[in-house]
Amino acid sequence: MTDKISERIPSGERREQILAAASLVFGERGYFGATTDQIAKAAGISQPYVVRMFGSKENLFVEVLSRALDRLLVTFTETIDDWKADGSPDDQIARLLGTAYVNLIEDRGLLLSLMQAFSMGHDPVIGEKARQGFISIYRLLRDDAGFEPERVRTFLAEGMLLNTLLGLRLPEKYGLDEAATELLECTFQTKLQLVLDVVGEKTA
Amino acid sequence: MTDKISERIPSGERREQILAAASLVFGERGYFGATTDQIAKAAGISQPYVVRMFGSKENLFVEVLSRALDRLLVTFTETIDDWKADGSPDDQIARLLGTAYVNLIEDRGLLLSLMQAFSMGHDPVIGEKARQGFISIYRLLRDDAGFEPERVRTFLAEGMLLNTLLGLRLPEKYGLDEAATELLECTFQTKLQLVLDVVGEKTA
DNA sequence: GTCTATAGGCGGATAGAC
DNA sequence: GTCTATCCGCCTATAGAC
Repeated sequence: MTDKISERIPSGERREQILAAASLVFGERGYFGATTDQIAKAAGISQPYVVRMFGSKENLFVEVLSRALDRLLVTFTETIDDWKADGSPDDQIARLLGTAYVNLIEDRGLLLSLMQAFSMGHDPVIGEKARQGFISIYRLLRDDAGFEPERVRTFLAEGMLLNTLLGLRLPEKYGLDEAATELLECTFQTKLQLVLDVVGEKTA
Repeated sequence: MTDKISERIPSGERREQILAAASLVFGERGYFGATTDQIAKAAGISQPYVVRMFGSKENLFVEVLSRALDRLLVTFTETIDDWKADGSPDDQIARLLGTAYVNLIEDRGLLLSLMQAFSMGHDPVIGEKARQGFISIYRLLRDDAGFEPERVRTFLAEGMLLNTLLGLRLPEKYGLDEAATELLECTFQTKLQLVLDVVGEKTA
């Protein structure tokens, strides 16, 4: 297609391309299973350049995870601020946050990178980062959204179920199985159409 | 320590040893990141023997996943049967199943192998197997335990949150952080002591 | 039932050119 | 800012001995 030598691009921008590519590759193949070469190819550059820019594969993963957690915290914070500014009813915030969350994890790289991190508590570097991120989210919901601990728990639990259903790619099978369809409708509710639309676009 | 040549052991028993070792290695390093040599070392045998016995790494993972799903389905089925035989109150079954589940996922290999599979919906073989397993659990809870769809959803959601907290190894940090402690108490409730005991044993 | 040897390919990281 | 070449180690799977 194009020349072997990529266009010369500002390093900041290149960084973002690599991070986006890396989040999907790490997500789909796991931290240990992903290779810097697969990430390089997905970003359209050479393998040594990936390593050069981030120093090591581990640094790169930590950066991917940081970005994912940041996007989540920022999105929730903005949603809460809007809700407070609007003077919307108190009982709407959970719904608003839920919708914001589903929108966010439509980015499969982000979703899967988070899921990977949540299963890596045994890793000294990545596990610690993941724990801190999860606890930050807990605090945000309790202290800024004003949820009772019990309410935070059910909200987080629903989020983890959404993760699982999307990780399994169940929505792609919508309609093929009676039980799966029932579970999807019950879990996503009003957000289901959103999810099915995104699935449809990708297939088309 | 011992001889390089392992004791001659019946193949069925050896199979179980390999599967147990594999579930932990696959869980901690992911399907692509795990190596047959790491599994072999964990099982105390040679790498080619692992391949010889299961044919390929993929077959081995599928077998690990099958066993995990089976144990889960069998445990739930037994718990439901006992509850029906005992004539325990209707509202006790969720608690009984929850406790049975926590006991099961104290086996970190089982927990992490399941979590890995739930993030592999994009894999043609493993993804399909994982979806079917998840739907079987849904059906079991709805049809055999008699849960309303909505009740199944909240039960599964709680399960996914338990997975996440254990995947993150949060219980090991019990007491170190105010928010983490609150979340753990709220989520595990009566099961918390059980979890902390197991954590304690491993550290001791 | 279990091993050693080994083929043939892929892995991350570094050196150094342009 | 980006590449090519390359080191050295590790990976899965097969062959074949005991």
